[in-house]
Amino acid sequence: MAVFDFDRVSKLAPAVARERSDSSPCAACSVRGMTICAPLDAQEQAQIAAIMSSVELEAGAPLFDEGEAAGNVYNVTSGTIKVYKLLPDGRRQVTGFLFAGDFLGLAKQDTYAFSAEAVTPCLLCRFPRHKLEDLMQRLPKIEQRLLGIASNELAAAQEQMLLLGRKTAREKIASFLLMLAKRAKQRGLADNPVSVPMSRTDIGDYLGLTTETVSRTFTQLKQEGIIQLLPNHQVDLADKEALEEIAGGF
Amino acid sequence: MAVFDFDRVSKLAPAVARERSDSSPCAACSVRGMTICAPLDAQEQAQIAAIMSSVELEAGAPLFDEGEAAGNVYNVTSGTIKVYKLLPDGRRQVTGFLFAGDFLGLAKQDTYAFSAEAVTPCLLCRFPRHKLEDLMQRLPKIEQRLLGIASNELAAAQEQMLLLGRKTAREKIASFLLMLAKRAKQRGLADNPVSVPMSRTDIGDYLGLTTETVSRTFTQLKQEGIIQLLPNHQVDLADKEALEEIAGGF
DNA sequence: GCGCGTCGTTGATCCACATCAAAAGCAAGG
DNA sequence: CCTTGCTTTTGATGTGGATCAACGACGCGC
Repeated sequence: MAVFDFDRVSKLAPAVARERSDSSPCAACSVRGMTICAPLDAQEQAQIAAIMSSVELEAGAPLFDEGEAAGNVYNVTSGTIKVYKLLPDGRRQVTGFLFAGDFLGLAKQDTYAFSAEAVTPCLLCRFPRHKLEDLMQRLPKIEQRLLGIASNELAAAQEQMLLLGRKTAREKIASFLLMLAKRAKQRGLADNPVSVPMSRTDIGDYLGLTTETVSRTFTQLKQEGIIQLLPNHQVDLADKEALEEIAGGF
Repeated sequence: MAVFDFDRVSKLAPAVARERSDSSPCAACSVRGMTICAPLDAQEQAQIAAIMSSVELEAGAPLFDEGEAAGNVYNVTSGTIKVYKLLPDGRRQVTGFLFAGDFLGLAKQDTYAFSAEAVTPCLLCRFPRHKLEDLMQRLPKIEQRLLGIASNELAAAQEQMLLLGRKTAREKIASFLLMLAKRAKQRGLADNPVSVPMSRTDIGDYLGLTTETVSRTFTQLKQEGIIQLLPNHQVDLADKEALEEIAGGF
């Protein structure tokens, strides 16, 4: 859901970031330009690093559950996280996918409004909420940054409401693929072919569709030559213009 | 969309507030406890009042359009506003209804991400964006308040995504009526019968349904004795428990 | 009080997507 | 290499809500 408009970052953190994280984590951080740390100078970064710890999740591991006490906020440094809400009978709405650089954990009150779970193996920076609040008193830049992030997320949420309420399955899938491409590009990755790490079920739960409809729609776009399904969860956006047109609802 | 958790306000501003607004507007403001002004003392309120002007809209009047330069932010002091996004072919998604006390105008960049229009006659406080930003530098409490508002809106947006993506027409209507009741109560109004000032078309565009389905679902709930349709856009929530159960998705 | 335009309701039919069912990849481990 | 279990795809059928159409009700201006 986070939509950032910052300078691109050249590369994702290499796997070795994991070991570095205890000594001088932020200096090596490849997504700093997109996070809450972006506006801070070296001395200020040291302050935020002092309250930070790192978390590693394997694919499928939960980070927290809806309704749980919201003790921490997070920044994703690598991997993909999904956030979702459930109805009592098990119906699920994925409200967002988060990638490297995305922020996670703004809570209405003291409890999380959604659950979060790793889609792929993930690394995150964890900040205890109360310590970050203390730090915000001294560094209002952080609060400004958070407000900017929240505003972006709000705009993205409204776009998603338009998608869920008024777009067809075909338009939803086209919009989804373009969103992935746009966000990959923002992270400095190739935007074509695009990586689609999440399952058909997750995509369906994000778009308000069933896995079958997601699969059929992919097949249909493939047969029209608009996309190509590649191995390793990659999708080639062969005719991006056609996708734009479909996604826009023309 | 805004979901506040503040003390109730005793009453809506009476119609005379309109005349008062030029002399000492904020002193008479009946929704101050819910707005961005809430955390400010008298001296600080004077500062924010100095950059504020008031706006009056008649029913149906536009406030601003999606894509327009986002020069101002607003607080609703009376009436109902709807905010919405359009697809090129005219399909519409209402992303929120705003009532007295609600804040409006956070923008991702420098343009509004949605259009806003009065549903009923409205009064609003208008703040030029850049002046408010200046003031925020000196009064960080305002920025904190905005972040709190944005967090609440984000949680509400996610709840709405769950509704749009995964709830049935019946569950959507039940959720909608309960949301109106809850927000009326927050404003210190009776929560039953609840006032439903917007048209069936607006409700449909908010819930991802057609007017016909909205109408049929109201009729169905009425025939089951769960609600009663009263004159003057009022709905009596006769069996609130049943509504809660339906809305929750059990 | 009457005509008129808008909004809401109701009915008949249709269709996009869901549901139910099963086959076809595909990755991991023995 | 084959088994095991999951994910994805494909097929057949069902259905909730959309669409198309008409009528009724309400508010407003004259």
